[in-house]
Parts: sequence; C-alpha cells; structure tokens
Amino acid sequence: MKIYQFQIFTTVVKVKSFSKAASLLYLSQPAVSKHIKSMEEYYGTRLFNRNNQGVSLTSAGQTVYDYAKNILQTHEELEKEIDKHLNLENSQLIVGSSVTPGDYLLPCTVWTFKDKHPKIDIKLQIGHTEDIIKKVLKEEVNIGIVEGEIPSETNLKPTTIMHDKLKFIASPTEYEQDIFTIEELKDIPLILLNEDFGIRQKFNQFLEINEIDINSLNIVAEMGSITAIKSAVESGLGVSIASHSAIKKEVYQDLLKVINMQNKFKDRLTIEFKLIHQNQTDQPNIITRFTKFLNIQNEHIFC
Amino acid sequence: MKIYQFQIFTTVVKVKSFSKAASLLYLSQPAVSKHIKSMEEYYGTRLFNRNNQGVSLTSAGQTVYDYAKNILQTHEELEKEIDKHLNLENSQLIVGSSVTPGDYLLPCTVWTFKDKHPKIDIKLQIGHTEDIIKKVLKEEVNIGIVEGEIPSETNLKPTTIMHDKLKFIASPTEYEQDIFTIEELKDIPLILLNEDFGIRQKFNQFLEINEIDINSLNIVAEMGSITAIKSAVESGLGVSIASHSAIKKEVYQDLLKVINMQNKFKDRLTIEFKLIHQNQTDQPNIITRFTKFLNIQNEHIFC
DNA sequence: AACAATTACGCACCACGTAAGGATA
DNA sequence: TATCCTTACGTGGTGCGTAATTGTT
Repeated sequence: MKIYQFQIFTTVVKVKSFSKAASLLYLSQPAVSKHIKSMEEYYGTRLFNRNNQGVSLTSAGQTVYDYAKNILQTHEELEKEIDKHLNLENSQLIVGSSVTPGDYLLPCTVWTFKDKHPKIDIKLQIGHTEDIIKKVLKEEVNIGIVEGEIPSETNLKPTTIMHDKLKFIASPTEYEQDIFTIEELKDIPLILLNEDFGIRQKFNQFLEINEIDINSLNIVAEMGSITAIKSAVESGLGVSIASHSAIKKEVYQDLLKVINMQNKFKDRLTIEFKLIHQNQTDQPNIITRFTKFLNIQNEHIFC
Repeated sequence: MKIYQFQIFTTVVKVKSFSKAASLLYLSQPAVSKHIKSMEEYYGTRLFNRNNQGVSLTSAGQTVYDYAKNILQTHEELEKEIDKHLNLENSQLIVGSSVTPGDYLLPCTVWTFKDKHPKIDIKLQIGHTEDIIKKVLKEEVNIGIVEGEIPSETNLKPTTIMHDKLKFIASPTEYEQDIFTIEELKDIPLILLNEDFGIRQKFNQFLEINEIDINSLNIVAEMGSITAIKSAVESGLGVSIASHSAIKKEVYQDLLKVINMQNKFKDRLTIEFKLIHQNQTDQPNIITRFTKFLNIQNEHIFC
C-alpha cells in the first residue's frame, strides 16, 4: 500500500466520485479506478458502492477511511518534522523560470510547495532562458528551470525534469482538418514566437531535420508572448505551434484545436525543461529540498 | 512513499545493516540499498550514516523511524479491523499443495499468514497434483497449489502464482564441469523423480522438445521423494534435476552444485505453480483473503 | 584482504493515458 | 440516453536480481 493511494482514496471519499477525484488529482479517471481496485484487492473487500450518481463508502471502506486519515496526517507531521531538522524554516528560495514552465506549470508547483512548507519564502521570476542562466550564475536566483540548450562553458549541469509535446494549434472555426502534410505546412499562415523562445528554436531545428527551408514558409507574424500568439490564433489569423501545457485549457474550452502532423515528419517536437543550479559544495538544504520535490515522481509536481 | 518502504526502513534500523535486513526480508542487498536511497531522496536528507561495521541512524533518520513505527502500527490495526468486518475470525482454511511448493515455499507463507491473522485456523496438506485436484473438487481442501496441467473438464480455472527454474544438480566433489552438452546428458547417470511429480513431467516434455529419446538416457534410479533425490545426488550416485527453491539451501551450503545447460537446448525448464479453488458464487471471504494474500506482489509471499 | 554499500545492466511487472465497452437510472 | 465506472491495450518507468565496482578498516 502506498501513502499516495491513501491520498487518492480520501479524495474519492470526499468528492464521492472517481471522475471528480481524478480531475482534482490531475489523473485520468481509469487511473483512479485502478488504484481503488488495487486497494480493494489488497484488503480483500469492496470499499465503495458504485452507482451512476457517484460512489459511497461501504462499512469496510469507512474503516479504511478512518485509518487512512490518521496515516496521512502522521506522514504529514513526519515531513514537517524533517523540515525542522533541515533548518528550512524562514529561509528563502528564488526560482527563475523561462516562460512556458513559469507561466503554465510552476505557479501551481510553487503553490503546492508553499502549502507544504509554509515557513519557506519562495519567489518565482520569469524570463528568457539566457537571462535565467545569467541570474543563476550571478546567484540572483537559486534555481533555474529553462528550455533549450545550456552552454557547456557555464559548468551548470542541467537535469531534465519534464518534457512537453509541441503541437500545432489553430482556430477550430477556421480549420477543419485534423492533420497536416508537409506541403500544407508551407502554405498555411504561420504565427511564430520570436527566437528568444526555446519553442521557436526547437521549431527551427524541426524544419532543418525535415529539410524545410524556413523561407519557403508563409510566416505572417513573429511575436514575443505566448498569450499574444494564442489570441492571434484564436482570432483565426493563422496557425502556430505551442507547448501542450500552455494550451490545454483553451483546447478544453474549444477556443483552440490541435492539428497533428503527418507521420512522415522526422522529429518528435518535444521540448525539455531543465533544472540548473550552482553546484556549491555546501549547497543550502533548501535547494536540495526543492530539487527533490521536483524530481519525485508520482506526486504531480506540475499541476 | 510506500508502507513497504517503512517496513524495510525499520528492519534496517533494527539490525543496523543493509545486508542483514535484505536477507531477513528475502531481498537482495542492492534492493534494500535502493529503497533507502529513494527514501533519502524523498525526504531530502541522509537517514543513515554508513560505515563498514553497519549503519546508524542520523537525527533525521531517528525522526523517520519514530513516525514510521507509528504508521506501520496504524496500518496493521487497519488490517485487523478489516478482518473483523469480513468475519474471518475463527474460520478455517485448508490449503492443499503439491510437494515442491508444499515443502519448500508454503510453510513460511502459511506462517506469515498465521502471524497476520492469528484467529484464522489454517492447515497445510501435501500430496501429488492429481490428489490435490480431487480434494479441491470434493472440497476437502479450500485452496490447491499445484504443479503441472489441470484437466480442463474439472472447470477449475488455475491462475499461475509463481514460477521456478528447474536445474541440474550434482555433487560438487564428483562433478567439476559447470555446463552440460546434449551428448554429455546421454551418458551421465541420472536419478529422476517418478512420473507422479510435475517436475518429472516437465523434464519428459523437455526431452521431447529437444528430440531426445528417454531410452537413450542412462537413468540409474527413479525415486518418489525430493529429499531422497537430494541425498542420492549429494552422495555422488548421479545427477538429477530439481526446482531451484528445493535446493537453494544445499547449494548455499556447498552440498550440491548447479550445472547449467548448453544454450542449444530448446526449452527453458521452468515449472509453474498454479492456484485452484472451487468457483463458488458466495465464496467464503477467507478464500478470497488467502488468494489475494498470495497474489499481492512485493510482499514476499513465498519466503 | 575483507566486508559492506553502491553502481550498472537487463528483465519483468506496474502505472499511466487513450479509447472502447458495460451498467444503471 | 446520459452518466459514470471498467476493461483493453500500448508505452514508459520502477523494482528486482546478478555482477562488477567502490570505499573503509
């Protein structure tokens, strides 16, 4: 049994629904289903009565709930106690991030971290990759989370903490097709981020790998903001390319649609987010702490 | 974090050694190492001081230990409470098993189950596969764990719960070679189990697949007991074939040695242990309970 | 040299998401 | 039929053991 499964379980109990719990936990509904099923197998009995209005606890489930609350609380206390050992209280952490993770992923992460460590003062700064690298080197920020390449002469050793798929986006009212061919890509009006952005650099690489001359494309605008790009695409001014996490909300709301690429294209168009920090020998505990926090899988760091 | 990891952790604390904990938990030593490492990463701090005399808790480790004991105890209470719900107390379970699992694997399993459910009366009967199948059908035993094929007309739906490798064994003083060729196999004096045993049936299949006539072999004896076979082989009377779990103790003590087969041989010589029980619609909770107990991975059912 | 933990590697199983299927008001 | 849960399947990640390596007395 995992602590994590108790968290899923208690969430389900609270909202009386697998699907609602799934969306609260940033999981798919089948994933929640399977965790509950595995708990039911472990304890050898049904824990929820299912019906199409949601779910309710069985009496065995009520028992598990009572104990699960206890275990979760104890474990939370343990984590707070460890924090005290590490002297994390009243310390400060400044995270520098490039635009995509900074705007779309880290806010929730930072919020979660703050919730878990209320006495730590954590700040988030957003900028382009180069600037963040400079600030890490000057120790103006403690941790950087950036896209694109890290020059090796900086001696920063980047570790990849997440990757995100890049996708073509278009207005659902203007574009009916679900797939692009190479030929179509050359005609369609493109709105791109400027070259300060890791996403744009990745797209340029993509063109090279697929042997497409950038001058053969119909680029109608270059912009310096993801929000601006999204507005332009929503208005039907053209097609663009964006990171999945930056557009999932709009796709869900039907303001944007994703157009897939033909299989022929040779690259996978994914972008990696890398973590960098100064490698001090006596690294403050707080940096280790936040780094580990990001690295722990199955804990929904980015939400 | 997993409950299981707390168990590993507390075991290490108690015996002050990764390797000793590993052998108590029926794990390899690197496996324990990695679990502790992953806990240290999770909590962001070292939990043990290592040295070549064993390990000792750091102060953060002491904190984890205090809370871990609490969590483990709470979880154990939860399991007992669930047992009460299922009315498992004072019920009876008879497990029928064929020889290899019954003699070498289940005793510890049954002991563990009894330890976890002290009010359940669990008994273990050992016999040949056919007999166990009959007893399951007559409901003289509640659960069967057997080797070999289950006739489909019994309507028992076997589920494989473990597999074991079959290995050639010889006396380490009589045989120096580490590998057999097909030709050598035909000359060597063989001591085999009789055909009541799943292991022997599997060996016959193995010969067929490799197109070896059983009459071309030098079979010096057939016996009806694994213990007898082992004694004969230890005395240097010949070579035999046995299930890994039945001989690992003797191999460790250097009373027996394993001789591998040449790659040419076409079969893998593994034997499967299958669980069978009557599929009653209102199956007693206790059968479900024991079945799940066997099925739960990572909990070292066979030890 | 001996003992104990770590790292490397390959294999099997588990966790996830997507998509299709099933049950119930 | 709408809503919600379950099953099926493919992919990537985790856990395991074996074997080689490192580190400490």
